[in-house]
Amino acid sequence: MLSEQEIVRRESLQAIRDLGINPFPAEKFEVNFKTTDFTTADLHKNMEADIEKIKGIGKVGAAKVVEFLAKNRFKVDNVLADEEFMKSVGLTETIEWDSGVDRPSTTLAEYIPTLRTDFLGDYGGDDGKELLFAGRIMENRTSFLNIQDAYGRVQIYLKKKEFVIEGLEEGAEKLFQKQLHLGDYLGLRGKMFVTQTGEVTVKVSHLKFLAKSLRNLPIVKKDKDGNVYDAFTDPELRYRQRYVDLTVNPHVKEIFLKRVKLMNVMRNYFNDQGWLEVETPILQPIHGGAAARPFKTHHNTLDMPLYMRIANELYLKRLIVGGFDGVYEFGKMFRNEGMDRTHNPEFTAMEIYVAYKDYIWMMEMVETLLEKIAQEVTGSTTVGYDGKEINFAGPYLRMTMFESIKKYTDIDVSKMNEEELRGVCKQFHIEVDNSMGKGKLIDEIFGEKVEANLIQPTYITDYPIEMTPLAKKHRTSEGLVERFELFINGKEIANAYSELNDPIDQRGRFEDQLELAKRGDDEAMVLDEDFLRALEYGMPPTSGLGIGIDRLTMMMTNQKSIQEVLFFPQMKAETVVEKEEETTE
RNA sequence: CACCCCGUAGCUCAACUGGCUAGAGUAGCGGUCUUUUAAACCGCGGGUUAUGGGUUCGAGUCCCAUCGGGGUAACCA
Repeated sequence: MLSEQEIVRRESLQAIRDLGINPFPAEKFEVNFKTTDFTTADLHKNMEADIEKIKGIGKVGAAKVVEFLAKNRFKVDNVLADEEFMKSVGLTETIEWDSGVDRPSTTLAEYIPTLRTDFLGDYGGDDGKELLFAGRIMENRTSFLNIQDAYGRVQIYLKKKEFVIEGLEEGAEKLFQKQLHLGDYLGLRGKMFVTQTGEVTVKVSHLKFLAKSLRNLPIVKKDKDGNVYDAFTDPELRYRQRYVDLTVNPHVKEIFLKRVKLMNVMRNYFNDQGWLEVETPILQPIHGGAAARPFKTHHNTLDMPLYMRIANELYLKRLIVGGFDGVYEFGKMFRNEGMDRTHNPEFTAMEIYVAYKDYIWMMEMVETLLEKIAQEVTGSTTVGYDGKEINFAGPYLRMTMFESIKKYTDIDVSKMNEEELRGVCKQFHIEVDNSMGKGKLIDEIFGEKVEANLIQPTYITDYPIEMTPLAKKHRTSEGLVERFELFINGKEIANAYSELNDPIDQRGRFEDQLELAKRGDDEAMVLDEDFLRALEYGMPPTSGLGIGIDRLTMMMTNQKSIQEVLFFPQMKAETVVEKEEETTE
């Protein structure tokens, strides 16, 4: 069933056709202007700058003129009518221009009416630039329409009988204009001017209809005090119809632009170092490289099971074996786990491996990188998140895992055996089961007692060997590996190792994992013979790092839900309303 | 899977303790008018209250089930 408004749109579509206009033309529409090329804000800026140049009324007077005009929304008539104001700032005096400024001698009072056009620069006046641009109607006040393109909005003015509608016979303008609806796409040609109220506006000389919208966009309105009306906020609708969300909520688009920027900053930085962006398999016969439950699928021709990757680590290391000294990949990972505000079944990780480096070098690299990202994405190295100020300028605090537990629980677990660790867990009411080994128990204590305290960027280093089968044994501390995780606001953001490149040690670690699997750990790692073969040929000492791009984006855009930084977060299937069967006559 | 909250017009929201024909604004339609601006003014349409049952003289409101969303918890990054 179509709603009343949908029927109106379809009738309008037909009406446009009846007027001889194709509502979905095939040919391109050439554009030479973006709505952000010149804005009302630019007008204000130019105005202030130019008035500063005016001599004779002095700086105080100039400031007053600007203030007055702004307060009157650039209604110059108001200024001229206010005699008291005119006198107070000396508006009747002749203006003496700076030597560099080419203007006729005049009084400010005579000059002010020309200001609005003047401040448009190349865009102003009858000989101003002819603008070609396209977008969709977001507000419609009959002769004033707001047009939105990919960058922003600009107001257009359709003055009766002063513009041509492509393909339309003369005299039918009014009929046509009635068929314009919110969301319709228009191609426009015109010149810029400034209205009495100080709005930068394009006076249209030529209009071409580009596409019809058959559904009603939920237009969000804002008054001059910034109050928002009819905000499109229902999360379900926003995520399911992201195209609508992006159209009517500019702040949403902003998040995704920042996400792209963040990834590009990383990409550029890595490329500058000569590291190589690569792609590795998403469908894997063995789901290695991390501890998580996979999605399983099946290949028909090969008649074999395949898994969606839970990590790409083992493939990237194979490439280091192959002789590249730096490889990185931005890739989707798939984990068959729960969903909440920080977890989506598919998520994006950036993994990088650099030969001849260690995890200490990697900490320094990450500090440099994150500081750069914060600066370029948010404009500052301090970023507000969840009401806190996160400082991304390095160096970051470093603590070993044992030190951090000692700090927040006053218990030294470094020398404890499995039984003693279980005792500590019991003391803190942490649930444990038999499948948990020493490493997992320590991780539980850490997760329960330490994590939440790590607000500012903090490296936790040197993890127990049992929970990290792919990292190299610590150079000095027995029973630990060279690993760090970066925590920000109590959440893990990055994970890195000095990579294990001793194939015999690696085989042993995999076997320990099999042991854990036997005890019931369904996330223990699987042994990958081909990966071991690669290590046996020889892998150089290497440091590797993984960063959760979604979570980092959340940090940089102050979002509390992962769904806000994914274009299309995973959702349950939308219930399809069964169409009523047509009654046969 | 467990617990809590929510689902009313295209959109944002009302509707008291279960009680009159489920109301506003916006969007839409018909006018007037416009260098206007969440334009304004006059008039008019628009609803199986998520879906299916039940209790009741009477259900948007109470009960049960289902679907969808949000939150907490668990898992995980």
